[in-house]
Amino acid sequence: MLEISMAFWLVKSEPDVYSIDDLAREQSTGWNGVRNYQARNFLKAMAVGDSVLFYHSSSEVIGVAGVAAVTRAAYPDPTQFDKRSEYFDAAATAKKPRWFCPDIGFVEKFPRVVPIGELREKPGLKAMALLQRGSRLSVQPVSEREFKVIHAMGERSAAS
DNA sequence: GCCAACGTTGGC
DNA sequence: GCCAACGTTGGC
Repeated sequence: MLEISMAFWLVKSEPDVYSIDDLAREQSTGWNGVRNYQARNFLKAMAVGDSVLFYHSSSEVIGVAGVAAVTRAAYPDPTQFDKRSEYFDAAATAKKPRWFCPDIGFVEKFPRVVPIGELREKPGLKAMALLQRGSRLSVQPVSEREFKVIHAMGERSAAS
């Protein structure tokens, strides 16, 4: 079946832990370790081919660093079964996994990180979950329009 | 099932 | 490092 409509997402990562450069080097990675139910549900809703904005949080330059794409739909997150992992979950079983992760692949690194301050200034982005007060969700849907606006901002070398 | 205490996230 | 906001835990 062909993809009828592609969805758009945003994932947060601390670049000290895993950055867009790490993804560029590895080309693909399992987006594991997410331990929040709302975020998990969004991960499960991802389909192969969906576009993903890659956001750098808690870093020198906070903002959107590039684009990834879903390369494999969500499957049970192996780290929940790994006793040595910080993401181990004793309540999860192979029959009843609790946490899921998709694979995402590298698409592009923007020429610059689009800083969150610039996102806040864009009238068209006011409704984004990312920009709401107290928002901490590390996986969230974005609209196609929002995706396109941010993509265009990333490909420009500076604000205008 | 309420809710206070606690831990975490994440911008500043 | 601060702290607001949120999610989770656990006593009752």
